[in-house]
Amino acid sequence: MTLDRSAAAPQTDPARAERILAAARELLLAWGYKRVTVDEIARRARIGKGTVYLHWKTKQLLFAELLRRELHEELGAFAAEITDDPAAALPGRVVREIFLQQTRNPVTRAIHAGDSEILGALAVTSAGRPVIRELGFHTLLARLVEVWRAHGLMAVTVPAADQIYTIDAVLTGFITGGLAVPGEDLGPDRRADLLGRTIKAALETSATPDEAALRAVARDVLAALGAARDVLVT
Amino acid sequence: MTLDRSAAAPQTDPARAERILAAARELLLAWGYKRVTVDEIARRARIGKGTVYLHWKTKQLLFAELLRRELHEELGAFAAEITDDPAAALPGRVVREIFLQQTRNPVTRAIHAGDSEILGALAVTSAGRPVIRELGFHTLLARLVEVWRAHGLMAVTVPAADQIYTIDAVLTGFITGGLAVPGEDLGPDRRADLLGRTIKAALETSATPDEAALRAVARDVLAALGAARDVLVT
DNA sequence: TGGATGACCAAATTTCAAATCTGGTCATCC
DNA sequence: GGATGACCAGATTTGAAATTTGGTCATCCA
Repeated sequence: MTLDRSAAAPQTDPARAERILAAARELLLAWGYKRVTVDEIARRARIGKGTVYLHWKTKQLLFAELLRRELHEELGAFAAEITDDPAAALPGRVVREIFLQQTRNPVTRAIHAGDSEILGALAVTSAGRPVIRELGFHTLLARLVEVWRAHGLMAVTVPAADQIYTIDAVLTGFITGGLAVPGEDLGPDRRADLLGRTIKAALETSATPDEAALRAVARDVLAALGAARDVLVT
Repeated sequence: MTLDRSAAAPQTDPARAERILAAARELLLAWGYKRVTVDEIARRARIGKGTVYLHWKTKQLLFAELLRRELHEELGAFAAEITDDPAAALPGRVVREIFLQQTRNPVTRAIHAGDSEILGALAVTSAGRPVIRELGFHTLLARLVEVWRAHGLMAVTVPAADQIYTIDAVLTGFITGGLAVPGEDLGPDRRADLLGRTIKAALETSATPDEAALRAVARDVLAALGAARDVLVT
């Protein structure tokens, strides 16, 4: 029994899908979700409007894939970093990195910040799949906490839910930017450092893992990241 | 040279001002800032609309005073608690308390959350005085950090600005509520505890102050609170 | 005579329907 | 049989009229 792709999705040129996504991305960054029209996307991709709908059932699903890819890429870069330096798998470092990436990438920034302008696409299940942000991010966070607890990096004497909530709240606070201190304005890197230190101090146990333990943690964190990435694959 | 009150503000019955404020408060909580009309306030206070303007120059200033009083009262309650238990002057406890009070009081909750619906009044200087939230809260926070650093409760090896920012960001995150964990929903008290622990772990030094030192801290924290309260007096 | 009042006004806000736009479809074309 | 764009219904925007509301002040008593 061969895989009958044409039944679900008729013959569609993958390269063309890329062109459409690229056009959508440009417009998204330039105008925000609401202002981008399918017409404009098609025009910029030099195809007919109807053709867009040969690739995606709705505008939302098109953008959902775009965002999914963006996250997928981010997670990949992050995984590479951990592979390179296992210490990056420690709680403080991970949260620090999430913050930095989400601060730098305008698309994912929109996701985390809940910018409904761009976010429209995400609040909805994509073809039966769970909402990206909610299930994706929280599942990942929950798994990471599980890993850290299993490796003795976080206290198991307190509920995991407390730790998850704390990370979530603190991360949100730093992303939201605090209430902006009147005087000086701390840069993203400085804020990222403060965030990392805060998470480390608040949640990491005093145990200092040796080289081998660190590698084991990195392995499990990478597995969690991998699982999260897989969810994001179309 | 006698104090000529009638020059600045003509004869006005203080008790009547209270009636007006009470009416305004009721309506504010019931309808939110925007929906409350001066007409309605006057009606509920059983006076003519013009009379309201004998007490306050604008609607905003009326509400500014209302909010100022609310904060004043809160700070007072907080000071009482510290007087009763000096340990309440420690960073974790203080932030915990700020969170709890702002969570419980609907009026001040609107202030911190930046609910522009109710907040309209606050974004503006009141009769030349600085904006309540911005200057008031941040000045207080800065002073508290100063006190804590002076007493060795916080590291002086890092910039105070970093500590202030961290407190601000973390507090904001917990108030914003984190991104609401899908499953269970932690109650306000539990969240307050987590917040307190986070601040304590992230910012308090390991030094455990003895009874005397604690009282000294409490004294200075009370002074800071007192100064903040004074700013709020009309 | 000076504090209290509410009719009054300009400016802001809301209404609401017409005009426009846009996501999605499908008959037609190549 | 894939690609297209005219087409449609529903959503959104527009704009002007209608209404509301913050603030004033001539008038009114106590």
